[in-house]
Amino acid sequence: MEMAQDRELVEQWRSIQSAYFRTAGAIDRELEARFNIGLNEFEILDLVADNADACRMKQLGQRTPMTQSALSKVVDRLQKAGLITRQSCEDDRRSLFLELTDAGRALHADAAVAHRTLLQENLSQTG
Amino acid sequence: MEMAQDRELVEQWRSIQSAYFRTAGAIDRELEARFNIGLNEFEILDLVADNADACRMKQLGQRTPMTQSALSKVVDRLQKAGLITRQSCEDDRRSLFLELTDAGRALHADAAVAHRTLLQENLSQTG
DNA sequence: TGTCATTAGATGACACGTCATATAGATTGA
DNA sequence: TCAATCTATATGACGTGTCATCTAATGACA
Repeated sequence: MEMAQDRELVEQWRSIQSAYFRTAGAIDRELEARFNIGLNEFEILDLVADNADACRMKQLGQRTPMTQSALSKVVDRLQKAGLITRQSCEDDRRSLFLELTDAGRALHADAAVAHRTLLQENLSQTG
Repeated sequence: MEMAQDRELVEQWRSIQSAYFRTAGAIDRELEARFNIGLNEFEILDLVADNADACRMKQLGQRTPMTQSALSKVVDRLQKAGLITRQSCEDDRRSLFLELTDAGRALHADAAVAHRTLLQENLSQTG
């Protein structure tokens, strides 16, 4: 026994899901194909690029819905790909500062253009 | 060199992401804790329950953003959990009809209440 | 009827996220 | 200064999604 109100809720939810999957999927495929990084990797690059000055893992954690451990692994991959550096921080040696490498900065610049374009294409859609 | 327009896009995207993760996470945790099924499992139960008469995998595939192979595995789990049956279909023996078991119907009834409640709680938030 | 293409669904290898935990450094208080 | 606790990050086991591919059934056309 469903009420009309429930239907609406479920519709709203499906529409969010659909927008999310469509958009995330499109971006992910394109970034993967052209730059060989996934959406999560890009989002971290993007956040680090935004914070011109060095940026702690902890702070990043607060700006993405990613888990701390997911974040740690994403940064691992970015580092292995030579796009980012982890430098331990003097005043608290548990912390790490993240910084883009030149390659990271270059890739980010290009990827960001693709990212914004795909956001525009996908978020404006109705369904 | 970001334009204001881009910022807005990115903001809109973050807000969708955030709504999606918050809501999906909350539902998933609750369903897992109380009914021992995940969000995707529930969504399939929900779709099958909706289609009172028997329902092909193929059709389901068109109503969820899930991959065909993901769907196949979700249905596997639902079947192993005794919530759903797969019956092969006479006029096209490649097709399968899905139907809820009594247990499946019972669980769905309870889980749907929790699901709608959590949708309401989460989708109304600002972000 | 025989071949070729197509379609429904299943499956295995792999990548990634999550949870629980480990590790190492910081902080507090006696 | 020692012990207890807390905090920042890393890691391993595990579950689930994805892609590519497989199988079996169907359809189409000669």
